[in-house]
Amino acid sequence: MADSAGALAPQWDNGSSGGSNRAADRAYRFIREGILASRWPPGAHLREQELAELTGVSRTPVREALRRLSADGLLQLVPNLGAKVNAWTIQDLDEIFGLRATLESQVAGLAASRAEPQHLAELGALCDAMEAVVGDGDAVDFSRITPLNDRFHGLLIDIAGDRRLGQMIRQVVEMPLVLRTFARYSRRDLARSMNHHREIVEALTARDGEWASSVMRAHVRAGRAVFTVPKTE
Amino acid sequence: MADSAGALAPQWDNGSSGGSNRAADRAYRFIREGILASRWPPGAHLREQELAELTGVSRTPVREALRRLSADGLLQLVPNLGAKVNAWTIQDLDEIFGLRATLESQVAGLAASRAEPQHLAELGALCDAMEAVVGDGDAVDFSRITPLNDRFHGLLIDIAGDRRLGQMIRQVVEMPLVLRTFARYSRRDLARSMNHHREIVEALTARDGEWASSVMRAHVRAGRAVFTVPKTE
DNA sequence: ACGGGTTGCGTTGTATACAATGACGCATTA
DNA sequence: TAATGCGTCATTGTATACAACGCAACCCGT
Repeated sequence: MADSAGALAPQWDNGSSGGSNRAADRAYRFIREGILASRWPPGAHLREQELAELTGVSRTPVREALRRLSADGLLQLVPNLGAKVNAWTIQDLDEIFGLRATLESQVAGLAASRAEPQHLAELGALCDAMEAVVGDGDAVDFSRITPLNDRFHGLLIDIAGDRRLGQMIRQVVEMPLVLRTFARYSRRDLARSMNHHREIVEALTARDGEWASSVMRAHVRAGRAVFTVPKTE
Repeated sequence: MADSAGALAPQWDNGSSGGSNRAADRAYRFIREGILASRWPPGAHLREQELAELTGVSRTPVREALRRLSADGLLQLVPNLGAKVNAWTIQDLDEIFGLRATLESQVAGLAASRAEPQHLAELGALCDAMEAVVGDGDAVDFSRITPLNDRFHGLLIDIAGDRRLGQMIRQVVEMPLVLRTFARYSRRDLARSMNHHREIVEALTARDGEWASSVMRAHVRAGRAVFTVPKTE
């Protein structure tokens, strides 16, 4: 299901993207965080100078950050006009979750033929941990589930061993829309999500790629359903 | 099968990428062209200053161009060290064509349910044109086939109407590796490729998404086969 | 002869200054 | 009053100058 961020922050720190201490990376993370937190709502107009002052750097690294964010699809650059935070339509929703379904099910299928015992063990442990959080208190603590869920999906990508596939999934999953999916889950949705996870692990154990792939596809599309009330998010 | 560039230059001119007359865009196209033409071989080290002089612009737009090319996967940036043109391994080959197979077959499936008569007519005309070129002289004129082939695959993306899917396919298809696939085709390979195209059109006419999707998957994987002799390209 | 430290050079990273472009408001005119 | 042309302003695009970093060669001490 539409988990929060399919990307694992720790592994995210490859050369190409945002981990280092360069000013450009700090600006990148700062602006990105702001957009994801709706500090700048969709449609907002971002001025380079202002961002530079807010981040405490010069315009040059801000420019680089904006270019990267544009490539990520978080905002749009219009020549001589500036950066505009992207808004999301129903079509975007369909496209994003359609891509996720295609790519992540592909990953699940690959992982089925490449998973080793230690991987299965860690996946199982993650399921345990997530179920513990869900069954814990009254209100579900999303801040504790989300990292576990990210790790689950990220581990699947690692097992599949397809770097490009993983990179594309991260591109898709790190959309504000997707990131907020998890928070919309009801207790029932969460329970189903956990079941999906378990079933995927089982399919991997059976080395049944078709099975794993199918469950993953359902898992993602179930997340799409949370947005059936449009809300123009 | 692995056609040359799946991207259609004309439609390429959306805001985000390379079409305008800005210095940064000129630098982008110049460097990109150089890499694709093997003017800078894989592993080559690119210096910003040198590129700036060659392009006739300053370092600032060159920097932007390098960042974009890095996002495209054509080169890799190492902090404080510079840009290095990417080399390709067998794993890259498998990943790239695997992604193409997944994404383009998805497009074909979508297109089957959305194609209109005028689309089918244009696809048919493109098949006619390509077959005319192939059956023409002694040696096949790739410079005439390639644009037609690009248009064929690009039109399928348009018909499918999924912008993100199209964007991702272009990302994958515009790798130097893929761009040179076509030139490796034997006359037999080309004939099979034309048959695939025809069959796809037929499947679209029958509104059979599964059929179209399957043929496209075969079409792409047949292109992968051309590289079975590694050659470390 | 070999190892460690140091210095010098080249390259990228960042900041600032200048030019060009598009948008907005105002005045002018029919 | 509405439409249009012009001027000003804000903002991005580009160029240049300076700082920081990494690498390599060299020198010196052992």
